[in-house]
Amino acid sequence: MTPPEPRERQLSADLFRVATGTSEPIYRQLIEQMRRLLAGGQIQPGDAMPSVREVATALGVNPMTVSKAYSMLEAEALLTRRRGLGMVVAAQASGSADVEARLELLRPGLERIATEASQLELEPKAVIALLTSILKGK
Amino acid sequence: MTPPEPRERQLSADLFRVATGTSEPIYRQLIEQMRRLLAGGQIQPGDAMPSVREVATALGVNPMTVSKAYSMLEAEALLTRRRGLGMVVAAQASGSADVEARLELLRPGLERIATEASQLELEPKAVIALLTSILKGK
Amino acid sequence: MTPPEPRERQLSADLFRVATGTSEPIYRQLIEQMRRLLAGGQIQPGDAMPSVREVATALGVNPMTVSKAYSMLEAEALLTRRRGLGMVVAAQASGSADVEARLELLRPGLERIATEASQLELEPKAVIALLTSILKGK
Amino acid sequence: MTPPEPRERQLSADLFRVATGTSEPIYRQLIEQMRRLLAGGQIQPGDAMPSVREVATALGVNPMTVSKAYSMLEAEALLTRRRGLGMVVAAQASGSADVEARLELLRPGLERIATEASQLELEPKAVIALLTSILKGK
DNA sequence: GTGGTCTAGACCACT
DNA sequence: GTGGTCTAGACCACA
Repeated sequence: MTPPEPRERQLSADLFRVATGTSEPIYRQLIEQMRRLLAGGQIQPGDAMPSVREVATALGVNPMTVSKAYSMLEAEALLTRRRGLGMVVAAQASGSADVEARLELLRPGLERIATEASQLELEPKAVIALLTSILKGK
Repeated sequence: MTPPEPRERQLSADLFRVATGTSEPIYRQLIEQMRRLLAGGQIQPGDAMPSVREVATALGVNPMTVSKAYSMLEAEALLTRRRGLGMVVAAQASGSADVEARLELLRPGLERIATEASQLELEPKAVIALLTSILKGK
Repeated sequence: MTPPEPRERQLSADLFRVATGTSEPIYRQLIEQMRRLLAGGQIQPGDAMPSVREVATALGVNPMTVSKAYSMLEAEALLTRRRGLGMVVAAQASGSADVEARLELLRPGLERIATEASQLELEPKAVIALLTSILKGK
Repeated sequence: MTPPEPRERQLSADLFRVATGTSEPIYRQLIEQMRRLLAGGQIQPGDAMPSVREVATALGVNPMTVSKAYSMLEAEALLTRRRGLGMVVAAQASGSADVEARLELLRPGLERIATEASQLELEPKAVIALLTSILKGK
């Protein structure tokens, strides 16, 4: 159903979202998103990352914060720096994972939800109904 | 349906759990848990809170960290300090909220899950199945 | 009557004084001073607060003590945190109040004085004379 | 104008007032009040103090707190313990001081008021007017 | 450089 | 026993 794509693709800054007001550091939010987009296959080895400046202005964030995220991803060998050309998703970056592996990445968040729901004395049924409506609304 | 309880109840430190490895500050985790337990009705106005030292040792955390959480809850008027005797859940603390209000407290977390699921290219069906199994397993 | 000032003003740590030997906690003294300086108009919304470390060394106090005051003022929405840049007086911070409102802030202290004067069997005239001389001497 | 009084007088618990909600310890408030009442001559050597229990219930305070104040006053030799009969104001307790000495006891509080007034940018005239009205209203 | 969080340990006020 | 305050010092996130 999806058309074949050229080997080198320019990624857009719109891929990333940050939640300000959370205590979770922005640079870590970016790193986690990168990992998920890679696991989900929306980012492929060889893709060109949007520039630091582009992401920074799109998110309203300091460029150094984005730069830090990129550097740490480079240290993990998920990104490769091409001098003067920007960052590229590394060829060795593990591509899309299978469904079970990706679901496992979601598990910690869901377990947290379950804990909160239990503290709120909420029925599983109600929680699932709300999640369903949110997932469908996307 | 629930049997009548003595007016003053001594709460246990087991009510609280902290997740190490998260960037969310411990004191804030405690505050959020208190709010949820109150909204869910598991903590009632008039209940005696476990002592700072008790919670600190139960969680393996510095007493000042727990004290900070208690202080901020006192500033919010959710807790009342009885000098020399410990903290009590404030009479004015809004007791258990209705289901809709409690579900709203869960919404931000679920929206985050939805975002992550979409980045992982996961089908709603799979996500809901996993949440269901986790909720049932509790 | 006052000359126009640059929009962002850097406040000095000299604004704050702490009284050692009082049982009133240092961090609370700082909070009360901030409120008065704001009500009196000596601090304006948009002003940049002196850094935690600066105030701490100026007062000979532990940085955490100053930080606690700043945090509580932030919780009250009197201060806004600019990550990595310091604290700013919040735009929503109610600026200078009118004379009657400011006098009301002084009333509790004056009532305490009146009680003490009555216990000391002092004539109003003598008390007022002393206060006058102190106020003029400033 | 005041009639001569019998040598031994039973003092009332109404002499004391405490401000809850202040950070100043209650026992210290009591001690300071005793000193002022003595300096002002409202309490005389030989007077019988109200019992700990009486003061405690009148002020809504824990008896041990009152007891602590009494003990410290005894340690200062301002009170004498008569076994089974309660506390008496010590004969050696320095009686009423002259006006200048009593005014000096009021000075620290007035200096604090002056500092606060200056931070509130209040005119001496306004502050004095408010104090006058409070003193007259007593 | 900025503020935030946490620890370990001390002392205080109050019951 | 209760909580509160303060210190000294460490590490983190952000600019």
